[in-house]
Amino acid sequence: MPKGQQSQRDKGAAPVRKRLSPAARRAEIVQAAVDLFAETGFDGSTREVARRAGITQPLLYRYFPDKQSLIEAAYSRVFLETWDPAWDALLQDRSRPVVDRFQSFYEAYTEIVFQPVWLRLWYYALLRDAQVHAWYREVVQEQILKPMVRERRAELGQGDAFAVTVDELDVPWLLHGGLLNHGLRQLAGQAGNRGDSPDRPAVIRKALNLFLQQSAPDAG
Amino acid sequence: MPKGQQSQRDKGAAPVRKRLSPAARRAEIVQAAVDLFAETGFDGSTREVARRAGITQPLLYRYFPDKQSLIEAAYSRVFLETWDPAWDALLQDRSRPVVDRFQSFYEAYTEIVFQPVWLRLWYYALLRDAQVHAWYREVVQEQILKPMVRERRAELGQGDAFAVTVDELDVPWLLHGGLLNHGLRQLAGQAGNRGDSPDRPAVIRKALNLFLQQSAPDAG
DNA sequence: GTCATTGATTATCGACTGATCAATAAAGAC
DNA sequence: GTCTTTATTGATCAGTCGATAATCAATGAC
Repeated sequence: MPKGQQSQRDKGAAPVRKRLSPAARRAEIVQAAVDLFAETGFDGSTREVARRAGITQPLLYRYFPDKQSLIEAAYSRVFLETWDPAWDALLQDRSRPVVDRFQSFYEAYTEIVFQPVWLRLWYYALLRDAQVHAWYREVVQEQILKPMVRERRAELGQGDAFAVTVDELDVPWLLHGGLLNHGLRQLAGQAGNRGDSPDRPAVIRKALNLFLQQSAPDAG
Repeated sequence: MPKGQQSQRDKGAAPVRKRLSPAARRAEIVQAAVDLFAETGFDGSTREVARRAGITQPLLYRYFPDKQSLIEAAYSRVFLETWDPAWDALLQDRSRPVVDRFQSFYEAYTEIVFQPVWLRLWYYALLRDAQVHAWYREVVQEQILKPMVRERRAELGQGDAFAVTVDELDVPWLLHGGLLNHGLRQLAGQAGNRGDSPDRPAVIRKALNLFLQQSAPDAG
């Protein structure tokens, strides 16, 4: 199969000009941007984004005024779509033990968040954009960690009305951060994987056990 | 003080050509590279490195064959000098309780590792260079986490001869990663700080307590 | 079929990048 | 003081970057 020859349906380069609806084209561009930025960071070139999206580079500027807008579109494409609204109900379903609920939650949560694209884009964003980090930190604290403390209180019959203190969040933050770091470690360990690992549920279980022990009435 | 005027000792630009020994000049260049790369990532330009080092850009290429060599010099300048040999003895000083030893160690360790330059360079390296990550992960595991498990075993009179299993490292890794993540969170929280925080020892204490509880004989 | 709309491309700009080379000048040897 | 060594600079190259303007052509309205 000599390189010079080119079949009619060569997958490498489709020279035909394909006209898409603005919404569809924009979605393809954003997806290409997400993939590239996750690999190379935000200094990935607009030309490479265009190449992956199968278009020419100037066309990007019909959909985004500048590169920064494209970066922000990649942000929201990944981070805003992270949270599944069903998780809120799951975390507060008091018919199940806290440990079961949060085991289910963290397995589902890490299935998304441990994907290389998510993790890498997250850390790139973190290093570059302090605002994104502050925003997502708030999400984790309000949606996951505070509910975890409250639900555990309720399970122990301590009442869940009074506010969660900063002090009570230290251990949850430690464990949540530890889990994130676990995902990162796996990511770099075996390049090209999907972010999965057989021992993920086991690590989550250990983290939750630490939290439960620490919050047990007879513990310090 | 008009901009056009320029005093004899203008700190902004010293036009005098100053001749340094190769070792001294190289050290200044590496320091400038470390600072810049920690701020902007490794796509920081060689011209900016030169500007911060107070030299012209071509001079860099007398000391480093290419930019990649400069990056690797920045790596070793920061990461190789992290470990204090005194820490090995500290961690194995069995005249003190394990919790005291590791409290002292982690306070000293995080004093270095939570500095913005270290943390940022670390995460940039991690995202770009899987080898560096693998290398340092090995350091943490062999120098910190395995000793932690062994010393705890000895303290409990369980014997420390047999090898530390992967399973036993899960909780130490969770807590170590949680601490690292804690440093990162503070870093982004208040830009421009030194990486310090008043509650750092308290968080370390909580992490160590979790480890001790988990390894206690009556715990699962 | 004809035409207007607009998605898409080609060509190109100025700024910046990593890197090279010849010319310059500071410091030590004598 | 003179000379040799070499640290340092100025000039410059080819390539790439983000972004703009003019041009082309696919699609739907009629």
